Parts: sequence; C-alpha cells; structure tokens
Amino acid sequence: MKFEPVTIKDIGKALGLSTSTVSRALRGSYEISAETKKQVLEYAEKVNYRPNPIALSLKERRSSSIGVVVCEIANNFFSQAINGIESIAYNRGYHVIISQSHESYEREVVNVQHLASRSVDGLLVSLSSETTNIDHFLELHEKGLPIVFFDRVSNEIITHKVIADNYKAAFDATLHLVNNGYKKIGHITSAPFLSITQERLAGYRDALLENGLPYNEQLVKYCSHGGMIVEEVEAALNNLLKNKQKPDAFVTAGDRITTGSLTAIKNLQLKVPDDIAVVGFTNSNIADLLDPTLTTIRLPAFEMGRVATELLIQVIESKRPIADFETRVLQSEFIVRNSSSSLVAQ
Amino acid sequence: MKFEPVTIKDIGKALGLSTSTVSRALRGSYEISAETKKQVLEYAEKVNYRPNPIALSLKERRSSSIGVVVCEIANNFFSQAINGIESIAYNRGYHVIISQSHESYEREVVNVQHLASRSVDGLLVSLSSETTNIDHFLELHEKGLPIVFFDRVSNEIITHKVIADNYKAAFDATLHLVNNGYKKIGHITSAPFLSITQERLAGYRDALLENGLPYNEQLVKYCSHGGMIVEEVEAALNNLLKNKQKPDAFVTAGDRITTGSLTAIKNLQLKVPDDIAVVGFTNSNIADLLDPTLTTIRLPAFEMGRVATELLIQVIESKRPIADFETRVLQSEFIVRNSSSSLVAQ
DNA sequence: TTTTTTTACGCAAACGTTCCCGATAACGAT
DNA sequence: ATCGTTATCGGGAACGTTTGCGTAAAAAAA
Repeated sequence: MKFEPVTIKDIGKALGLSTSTVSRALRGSYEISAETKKQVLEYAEKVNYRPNPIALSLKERRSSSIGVVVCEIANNFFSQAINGIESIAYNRGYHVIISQSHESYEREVVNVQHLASRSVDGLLVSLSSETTNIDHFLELHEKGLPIVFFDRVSNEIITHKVIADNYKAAFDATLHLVNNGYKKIGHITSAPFLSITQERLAGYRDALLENGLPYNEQLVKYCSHGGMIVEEVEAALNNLLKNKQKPDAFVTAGDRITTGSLTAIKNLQLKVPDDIAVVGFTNSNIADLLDPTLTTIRLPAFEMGRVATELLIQVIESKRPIADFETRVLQSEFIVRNSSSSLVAQ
Repeated sequence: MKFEPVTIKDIGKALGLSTSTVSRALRGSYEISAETKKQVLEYAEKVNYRPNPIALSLKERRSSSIGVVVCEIANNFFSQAINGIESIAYNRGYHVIISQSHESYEREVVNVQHLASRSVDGLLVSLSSETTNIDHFLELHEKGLPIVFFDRVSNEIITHKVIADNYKAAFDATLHLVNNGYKKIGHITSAPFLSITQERLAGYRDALLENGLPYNEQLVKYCSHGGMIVEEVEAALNNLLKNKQKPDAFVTAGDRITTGSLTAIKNLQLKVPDDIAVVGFTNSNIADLLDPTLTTIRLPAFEMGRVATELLIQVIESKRPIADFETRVLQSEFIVRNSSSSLVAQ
C-alpha cells in the first residue's frame, strides 16, 4: 500500500521550472515574477500539493510535535488536561503525541526515550507514581530538550512547572470535615514520592494540627499505583477502617482513588456520610449524581494543560536558552455536597 | 534551543569509516568484518547513538505513526478505546497521534488533512456527529492511505470497520424496559446521520414493535452535537417530557447524553425510576455509585480500539492492496441495576 | 552604444539514512 | 602468471525541502 503525494519536484517538472523556483514561488519570495507565482500557486492548488513535513523536519531539525507523558488518559483529570494541551498545541501548529506510563517507571523511561528519538520538539510530563529517579529527564533536558512538568512534578529538575494548589486544597478539604464535626479523619493518597501526595498530605496534616486534632500516621494509607489497581484502593480502605481508631471521615487524593474508595465502601455496605464521610479529589463530571452527592476538590485540569503547553512552546520557540523557570500554581475548586454533611446538623 | 544528536556521519568521521560502512555495521550486515562491527557498535553505544527516525521516514516514505480522529477524548468510551489503540500500536512500533473533532465537521476535515500531510501511515477514525459527507476520507483512501473506522462508521466507504452490536444492545435495553412493565419508552440519541444512532434507533423501535408497543417518533429526541453541549441534552429531555404521552422510561444512546440526562432529571427533581426509568449507553466506571444505580449498556471500548488498530496495521504492512474488507462486530455488555427496576415488583 | 543594475530563475548543497554499484586486496584455482 | 572468488569497504544517489550563490536576459543608466 503506498500513497504518492505530489512533490515540489513534480510541480517543477510539470511546469518546466526548477524546484527552487517552485519552492520560492510557494512561499511568495520577492524574486519570483508575479506570473510564475500565479502559475505555480494555481497548479499546486489544482494537484492539491501539501509540503512534506518530514522533509521539512529533517531540514529544519524540528518536528513541530510535542510529546506528552502521562500515566493514563482514561482518567478524568488527564483527559481534560490533554484537552487543554491540544487546544493550544493545534493552534500553534504542533502535533501532540501521547504516551501512557501506566504508572510504571520502566514504561515511562521507554516512552520518553522513544519520544526523544522521534525528535519531538518538547515534552509535557506528569510523573508516574513509581518514578523516584528522573535522570532520564535530566539527561535530555541538559542536552537542550525543552520539558515542562505538570501536576506531578519533581524538584530535582529546574524547568517550568504547572501545578494545582494541592496544599491549600487538601487543607481546605480537611478543614471542612473538621468544621463539620468529624474528629478522626483519614487520608487515602497516592505514592509517597509524588509531589502531589506530599503537598496534599501536608495540607491534610496541618489542617488537623492547626485545629487541635492529632496527626496519626495510621490514618494515612498509600496507593503506590495511584489507584490504577482497584485492589490496592480496596486494601487501603480496609486497612484504614481496621484501625483501632476507626475514622469517621477521610480525604481521597486522586480520581481513581476516590472512585475506588467509594466502590469499596459500597461493597462493605457502609453509608456515606453516616458511617463515614468522604471528600475526594476528582475531576468527574457526575459527582453530583452519586449517592450521596460527593464533596469534591476539582483540579483546573484543562487550564493546567493549556498553561503548560503555552510555557513549553515559549521555550521551544525561544532563541536563547531560558534562564529563569517558573512554577505556576493554579487554583482548584472546592465543591461541598452531601458526602461530608455536618455531623451536628444531622 | 537546540539539541544535537550524534549521527552516523559523526561516527564515521570519528572512526575513519564511511557512512555506508557504519550504517551496515549498525544493522549487522554480513559484509562488514566482525572487528569493524564491534568497533562501530561499541562507539555507537558509547556516544549513545540513536538513528534519526525523521531521516528514516523520509527515505522509507513512512512515518511509523498512526493518526486517530475522534470527537473528544474526555469521554469514557473514547479514552478507553484510545487505551486499546495504544496498547497495540506501541508494541508494534507505531506512534499514536490523536486529534479531536469536537463533533465539528470542519475540524474533522482540517485534522484529517493535517494528519495526512504529516504522513501518518494510517488513520483510525470515529466520525463526528456533524459529518454527513466523507469525501475527505474517500479521497485519501483512494490514494492508498489505509483507514479503519470504529464505532461511528459510514457505509459510503469500503474499508475495515469495527463496531459494537448497537442494534442488539438497544433492542435488549428496550426489551428490558418493556419486560419491566414500562409502556411509554422514549429514546434520546445522537445526531441522526450517525451509524450508531441509526442502529440503536432501529433496535429500540423493533423492540417496541415486536412487543406490541407503538413506535412514536415524538418520543425520539436527537442531540445533534452528540451530547457534547449540556444544554442540548437538557432541551432534548425537556422536549421528551413535555410530550402529551409523557414517557415512563427512556433509553439514552451515548456517554454524554446519559450523564447529561441524569443531571437534567436531577435538576427537575424527578425520581428515577419512580417518575421515569432510565437505561443508558455509557462506559463510565461508576454507574453503580449513582443514585439510583444505573442500568447500562457498556461498549467494548478497549477491545474495539485493539481490533481496529490490529486491522489497520495489517493493512499498512500488507504488500498488496487489500481486496476484501471486513466489519467486525463486538459484543456490548448489558448490566441491570436499579434505574430500570420493574414496575410490578415495586 | 556600452555599462550597470535589476529581475527572474537554475544549480547544488545540506538535513540523516539506506542501498545499489563499484573498487580494492587477498587468495586459491587454473 | 592469469583469472575468478570472496571479503571488506567507499562513493554517490535518493527521499523532499530550503537557500546561498551564480547567471542569463532584460531594463535602466551612462
């Protein structure tokens, strides 16, 4: 199966012109006569000529494409973020090549190498939950490949980063539970090394401590695969509930962890919020259709994708190496619903 | 910002060999001495040589990438399907380039042209809800570009297609409602031209007619944007309810339409299934967390993505033009929950 | 008319790779 | 000594495009 597109050479041959003349005519060079230009343009239009971007990439040493490395796209947060990425990238003439790490360090490394060898002009990255070493990014970044991290970032690399106000979000969520009368508040979160985990954990802890409640490590459970595996969330929840200090509420840090916990709770035939209250990080659109409606922290996923892409393209198209990198912090949205109803009011 | 990878020429210069010798040594040609081979391989390893895929693409006239055209990825069905696509593509050495039409015919055309000009080796397509003319695909397909359609297909083009058993799924869903005692069953569906719309509508209609119930066009409402716009789903639902023959149940045909309808019902403060019963097409993972739990038809999204990609790669890598194209029909899953409870039992 | 300038175009190299053709040397066979 | 083989490597074209440089003809200036 082959597909023979018309080239600049074909046009030249058909019109009795050299390839250089055709090339110049197509890009409207001043040194081509109006007549020849018109002739070339018309013929090109007629045969539906499209410049070969691969040849161009080879010559210009750029591919007009950016690589995206996320753990998975079948996740509300990431699919919305990718939406934001595309909304900018396409308008600026870039292709988006997506790869999923499936929360595996190895796959992340392979994907990154693959994308780099495919000559992407830049990388948009959200780390996998297994990643504790980022040499594979450092190496490429030092060689001059622009990289922007979003959501799950690392402070071991200095580059642009786009994150949500995770500390504040977790703080507010926990505070909300405290204010509603809950005393033993647990936390089910992602892998310990992830930036989002640490920030959210800190917010959770500080909200407890600042309100005279103890911070109990037994009430913090980690899902090292970020909730991608249903069983691990179930185990985390069971573990949490088995505690001698049985919690009366908890905060979940992540889309899959939130839904996984709710499913596990349902399987245990517990009632929310009567048996246990829940506040969850999720970008699901149907949180208010759940039983009970779910109090959520919603991340500005689309906007994060947009901003990260804008920063990346800015670096890619910059003439000089960038000196000062910034970390943009975007605000999340806290939406109170029924899964965290006040104990007093009931 | 630039990024200077080492080339075969650099290796040749460093080792005092010609590029052809290096090239051959790298690919283990028999006509290179074991000694030279070893030398080249070691040096290449040392300087971390990676072949430039762009140069290769130019030479081989293939890009090892496949383009995906869907309406949007922030949709359970499509994100799961893309997951399936990637699972195959990456293993076979193909990149996946995703573009979204956002249910717009124009954007679909632009994206397809863009992908084609980027020399993708093949296309995986699910039509937009606005698309009634597929000349943009026909033209490329006739020129030899392999295309496989999935989910939303067209019978105006002969190529591989991968679909779900839409007729049967809608038939069964409707039959289920009939069997549970519902008499006036509505249908909220996508744009009329879409294959999935027509197939599901036929299944819905036949299930009614075969069970002695009238088929009333007033009870069928279309969302021309496939439910992407919240207001249109709301309008469709209101329209449906305003009917003189107020329906006691309905079937929704699509992820966004299902969730949109449920939201609208909630806003109207109607109770499901008491006021109205619902069965919905959706690939959401939290249908059993809804209030009430939602009876759903779940499409084999991941599998559809896998199969479509396998077929596409088969066409791409085929030596001869493919003569006989096939249409694979995959089975959906019908999951009964509470949103369609039997009228009698209650 | 001659010289200079302008106009309009072609040639060829370059981007990184593969591969068809040769080319050279060593060596055994004739 | 001559020839055919074999092993090992290099030259150069090709993929499609852009672009610096050269140059012919035409126009302008002398």
